[in-house]
Amino acid sequence: MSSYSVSGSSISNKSEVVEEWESAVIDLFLHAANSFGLPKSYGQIYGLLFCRDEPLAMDEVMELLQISKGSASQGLRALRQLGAVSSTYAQRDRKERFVAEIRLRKLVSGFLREQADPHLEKGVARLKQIEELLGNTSSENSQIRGIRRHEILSVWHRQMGRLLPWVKMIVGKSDRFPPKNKK
Amino acid sequence: MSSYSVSGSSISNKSEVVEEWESAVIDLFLHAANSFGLPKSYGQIYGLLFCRDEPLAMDEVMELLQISKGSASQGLRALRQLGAVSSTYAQRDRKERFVAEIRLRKLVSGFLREQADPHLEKGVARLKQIEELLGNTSSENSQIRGIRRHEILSVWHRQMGRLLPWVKMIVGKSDRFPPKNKK
DNA sequence: CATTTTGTTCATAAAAACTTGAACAACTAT
DNA sequence: ATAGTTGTTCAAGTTTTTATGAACAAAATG
Repeated sequence: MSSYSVSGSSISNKSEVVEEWESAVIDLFLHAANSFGLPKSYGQIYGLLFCRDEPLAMDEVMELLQISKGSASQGLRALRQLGAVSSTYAQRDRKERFVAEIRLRKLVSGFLREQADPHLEKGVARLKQIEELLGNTSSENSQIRGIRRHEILSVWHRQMGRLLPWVKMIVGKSDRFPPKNKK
Repeated sequence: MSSYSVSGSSISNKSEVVEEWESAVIDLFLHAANSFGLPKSYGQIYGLLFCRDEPLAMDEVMELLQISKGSASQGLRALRQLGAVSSTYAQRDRKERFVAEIRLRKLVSGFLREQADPHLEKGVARLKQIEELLGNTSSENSQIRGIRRHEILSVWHRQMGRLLPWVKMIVGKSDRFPPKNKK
């Protein structure tokens, strides 16, 4: 194991310590992850990697964030799945090392691909199921009402489907096209 | 208290029973609420009201969904806050009665106003705090790295801010503008 | 092949989120 | 006032989600 136990901040920031500003960034991503419905630890891990220039290995992540092996392993895997981190193998060392993806477009499209798209898929199935149940409906009035609702939901579903490509596009391509409110 | 205890489905669907297709719709909204980070019960309540033509009172919602007074009260309040339901007082009756808002644009903009906008606000404060902590940073290198990260986050923050109006607009105004992928 | 290093899995523990219902407030009608 | 109805609040209970760490698998080293 590595021997030098450096206490204070030293020559190179080769991990060892989390700076104050880094803690604040990590905290920011913790909350962000949370409000996107992801576990806090994912946010912490991403935040740490986001702060660093050099790739970090899993044990460094564990040490710096004080999280368990399980959280680190699962978090890093999920983040890679989302396209939020990528990994490299440094030669002469078996450790897998991770860096954060910092292109917002990639982050957003990865998130949408993993989270939104599956929901849209399930939506199709649910709409189909509702349609079937409307067949069984004995009351004429109820059936008519149900058909109306099914139509509304179908329209919503289509609109959501149309929205996603736009989101990817707008977030990605930056500056242009501010939506003009008036005039 | 109301006297007639009608058992099966009867002349008018004046509440009493939840149809099969309605259960499926309620279930759809339950899952949707969930994936938007809202409690399941909010989704159920909205789903029930979405299905009905006539306004429902709180006790009917409790009865039909088999949920507690607390959940019904809090759920209805939150949904009204989001602009997802509106309430009316029928004359000659003290009960407040609720109907679902079914214009998608209203739903989306309400959701963004209550959920996304506050996060953007907090984001400003967090960025400011990070900036301050960068002042205290002793290591030259770390500070430079931190400033870079702060810049990236600022850009992201601006882009998110720009995205929201577009979302409201695209979801609202329906058909036009399918994003052309190529050519 | 025995050993060391790296990373995954998963049952259990801990924490967070949600729901419940009894107590309470507010308001009406008697 | 008094009783009856409607709706809110919040401490406690329940459910769901997330984190932990020991046991396990895989791969490289010597």
